[in-house]
Amino acid sequence: MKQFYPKNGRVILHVDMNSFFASVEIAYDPTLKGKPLAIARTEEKRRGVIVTCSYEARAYGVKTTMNVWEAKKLCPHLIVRPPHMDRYRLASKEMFELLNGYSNLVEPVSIDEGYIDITDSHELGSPLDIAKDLQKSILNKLHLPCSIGIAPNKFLAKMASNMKKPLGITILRKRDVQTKLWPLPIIQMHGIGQKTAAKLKAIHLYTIGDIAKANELQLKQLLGIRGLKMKERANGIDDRPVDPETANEHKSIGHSTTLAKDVSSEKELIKVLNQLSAQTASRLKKKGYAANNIVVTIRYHDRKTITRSRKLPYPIIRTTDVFEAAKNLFLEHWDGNPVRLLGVTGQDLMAEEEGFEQLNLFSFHKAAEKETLYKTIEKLQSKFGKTAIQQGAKFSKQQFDQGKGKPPI
DNA sequence: TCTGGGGTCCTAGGACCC
DNA sequence: TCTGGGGTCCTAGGACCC
Repeated sequence: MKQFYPKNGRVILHVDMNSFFASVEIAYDPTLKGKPLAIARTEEKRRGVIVTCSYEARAYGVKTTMNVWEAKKLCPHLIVRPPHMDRYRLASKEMFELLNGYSNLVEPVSIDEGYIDITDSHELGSPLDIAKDLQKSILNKLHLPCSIGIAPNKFLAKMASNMKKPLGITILRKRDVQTKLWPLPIIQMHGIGQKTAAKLKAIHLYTIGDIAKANELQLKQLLGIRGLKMKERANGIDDRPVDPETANEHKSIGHSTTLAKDVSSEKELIKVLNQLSAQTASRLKKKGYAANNIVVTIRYHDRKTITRSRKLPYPIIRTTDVFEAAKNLFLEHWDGNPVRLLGVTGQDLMAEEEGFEQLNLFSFHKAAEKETLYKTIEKLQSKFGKTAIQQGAKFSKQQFDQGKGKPPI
């Protein structure tokens, strides 16, 4: 007889690629190995910032988001290469294929990190054996270094992978939390950034251990629900499952660009919006989504950033529709000041096919009188079902487009 | 002569409905 | 003549992550 046990003994790996973009470039061009290397866009007087850099560059104090000229001051012989996203996406794909060899439960978090639930992978060996094998396999087959955290949940695995870099493997057991996790400064806790750290310092909380023991009411007052989650995590508690599905689900898809210099010309900005709309529409299409909401981001010369969004009457996917919505939002809200960055994002996404059905039904709405239409639809739906109505709407759109005017129902 | 580009999640206020 | 409170949708912004 089959027995069910409570799922309290999970084993989760967190795999974190070390300075991923730089490592991929080194794998492509081994002469870069051992040298200070940074990835940044520097062409045509762009305001290039460091996206990633090798450990050799880090030794000089070079950091992510640092300006290129600043980095060169710290490390004059720094080698700067432009990013090659196609290479990184390919390497990422190969890396996740290797991960999938160890368990069906693989959850990509970003291009260069993911979780694996190996609770049921005993036949492959102990968790440590699996981690060693995986790390060696990624290094030998892809020439890429990674760090791995082994823990009973996602949070601890994430914290563990961060503890030894590069090429580290760290086990963080529940019983290690007090000695290994609690002494760390709060800023090292995943989910806590500069702002939250400052708030916590103001109430005299400095280490992860301080959060673990903090007063719940006070935490909730300061950070809301997040505060309570933080306390749980600091105590090593995290029930989130490793979910392979999240990889295919998008909440939003968009593109943005920082202009080579600040721009005040409406004509020029509209042109950029058009390009961004085309990029966004093309990726919506590729991923099979239609967007119900369009967001325009405007960053001004002084870095003040606003986002303006609009819910659309029907889901869109074509460049012209995305552009139309983006342009209108922009013209309504732009204050005329010089612009530094523009962005166009589709959100509130739905599957493309579903979107087209709604689109056709919408065209039908426009063609008919609204009040009677709703009554008619209700009646017809009860009689023929939903699908038939959608078929009818499609038919009516064709006719309407051909100038025949009246819908068939 | 500063601070990229891709995202996710949460909060909060106002409108509107019941 | 005054006006409760819950629920949902829409919009804007902030914080965080890699």
